[in-house]
Amino acid sequence: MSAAVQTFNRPAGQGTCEPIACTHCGVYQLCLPLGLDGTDMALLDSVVRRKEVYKRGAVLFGPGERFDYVYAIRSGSVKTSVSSDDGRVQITGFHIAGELLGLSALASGHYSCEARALETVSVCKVEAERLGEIARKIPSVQYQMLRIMSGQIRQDEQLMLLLGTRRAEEKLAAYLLGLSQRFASRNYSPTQFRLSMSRKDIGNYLGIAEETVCRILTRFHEDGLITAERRMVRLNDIRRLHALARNDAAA
Amino acid sequence: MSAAVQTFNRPAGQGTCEPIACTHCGVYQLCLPLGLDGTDMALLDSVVRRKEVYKRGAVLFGPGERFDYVYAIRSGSVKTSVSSDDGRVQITGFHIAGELLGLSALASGHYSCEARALETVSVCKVEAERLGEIARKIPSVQYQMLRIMSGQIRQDEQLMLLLGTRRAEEKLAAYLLGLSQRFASRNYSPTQFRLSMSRKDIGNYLGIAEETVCRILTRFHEDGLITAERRMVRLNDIRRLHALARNDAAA
DNA sequence: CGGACAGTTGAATGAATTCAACAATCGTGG
DNA sequence: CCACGATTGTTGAATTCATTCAACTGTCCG
Repeated sequence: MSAAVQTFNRPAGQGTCEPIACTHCGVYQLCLPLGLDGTDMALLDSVVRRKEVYKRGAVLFGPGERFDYVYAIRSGSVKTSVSSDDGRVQITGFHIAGELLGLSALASGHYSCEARALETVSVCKVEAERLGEIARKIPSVQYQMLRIMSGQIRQDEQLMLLLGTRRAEEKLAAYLLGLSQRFASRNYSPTQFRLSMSRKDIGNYLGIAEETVCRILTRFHEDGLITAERRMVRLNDIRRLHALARNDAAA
Repeated sequence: MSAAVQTFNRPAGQGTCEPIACTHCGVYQLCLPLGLDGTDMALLDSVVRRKEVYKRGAVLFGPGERFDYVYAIRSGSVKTSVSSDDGRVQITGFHIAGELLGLSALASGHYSCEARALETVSVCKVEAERLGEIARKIPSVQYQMLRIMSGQIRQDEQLMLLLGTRRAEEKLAAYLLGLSQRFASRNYSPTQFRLSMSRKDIGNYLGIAEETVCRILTRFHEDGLITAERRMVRLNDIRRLHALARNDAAA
C-alpha cells in the first residue's frame, strides 16, 4: 500500500468510527480509528489542553472568535448555528458525545458558527495549533481530520436536501429517524430517547415554525406512530415513519 | 513562526485566493496562494492527469463512484447535486472557473454528489492519490486542501441559512447578489452577467418552484431592480436588492 | 422545419405561518 | 419547600405565501 493510499483512502482494516469511549478523553472521532502506537497516542494525548464543563445555554465558541481549540464532546449535547447580519439564525447541527466541533474554522482562523450547550456538557479542548503540528507528524491523524471535515460536508448536504425538498411532515419523520440512527450507532435505544433540544430548535433546524413541529408531533402521536410526551419520544412504527419520510404511498 | 502555524493558520503575507488564472491549468484554488518554489510547483504540476472537456448535461462524476480525481474547473460552469433514495434532488452548488470539485469524497472514498456540466466546461482531473502524496510532502498543499474543505462547509452553512430562514423573494435577491459578488471577485462584471443555469435549477437550489422564480424575477424587473431577459441579467439597484435580501423596511 | 425544452403567466388550491390565548413545566429565590 | 415568574409546549383561527395545474409562447437544436 502506497503512502498516498494511507493518506487519502481509509487504511485497510480500519472500520468506521465506533461508538466506544476513548480513554483519551473521548476524542474517539479523532484517535480511535487510527491504530496508533503508544508513542503517537501519548503525543496525541498531549495536545489536550483541558477538560471543561458548560451549563445549558453557555456558549462554547462564537462566530468571529479566534480559532484556538477544537472541541471534543465527552457528554451532553451541543447545537451549532450560523446567523446572518440581519439577525436570522439557522441551526446547522445537533452534536452529541464523541463528536468534534470547530474544525471548519480552519479556513479563516475564526469560527464561522456558534456552539451552545443544550444541556450540561463536558468537553475536551484540543489546542488547534498543536493538533496541526501532530497532524503533520502522524499522517493518519491528518487523514482523520480531512475525513471528519468531509463527513461534515456530507452531513450538511443531507440537511440541505431536507430543507430544500421535503415538506414539514417528511422533515420531522426524517429528523426522528436520523436521531434514532445516531443513538443506535452509540448503543443507546433507537426507539426511545429524550430530545435535548426544544421544539423551537427543532423547527429552526428543519426550517419550519415551532407550532408546526408541535402540530405534526401531535398528529404522529394520534396516529400511533410515536409516543411523545414533552421531550421523551418513543418511536412505535419506524416502518411507517420511513414511509412518511419518503412520502411513500404505503403510509 | 512555528510549523503548526504554517499548517493551521494562513501563512503570513499570503492573501486570499485571488482570481488570477494559474499557469498550472487554472488550479489556482490549490496552488496559487501557496508561494511554492519551482520544484514544488513542478511536483504539483505532475499530479495533473489530463485536461478534459464536458458538454452541457454531461456528468463529471456521480454519487457512489470511486474517488479517483479532484476536478479543477478551467472554464464553464458545473452544478453539483445530491439526491435521496426516493429520487428527490437538491442542487448544492453552482461552480465556476477556478473552483475545485470532489474533495468531499475523501471521507468514504466515493463521491457523495453528482457534478454535471451546465454548459461546455473544461476541467483538469487531478489524481486523488498522487495529490494526497504531494500533500504529505508539501505542508502548504495539505493546508490548502483543509482550507478548501472548510471553505466548502462555510458555503454550505450559508445555503442552509438561506434555505431555512428566507422567503422566496429574499432568497432570489440574495442569490443574485451572491452571483454578483462571485463574478466581481473574478473580475467579471458584477452588474451584468449571463445565468448558465435554468430557472428550474435556480428554483431547486433555492428550494422554491420554477414558477416562483419566474414570477419574482418578473416582479424585480417591473420594479426596476433588475433587467432580466431570458438568461441575461443586469442588476440595476443593488442597494434595494440588498434591502430585499435582508427584508429591510427600506425596500 | 419541427419537436423538445425553457420560460412565462393565470387561477385555484393548499400547506404552513402568524397571531393569539392558554396550559404545563422548570427553576430560582424567598 | 413552596410560590412565583419565565420558559416551553400546545391548540385554534385567520391569513398568506408559495405551489400546483394548466395553457401558452418563445427559443434552441437536430
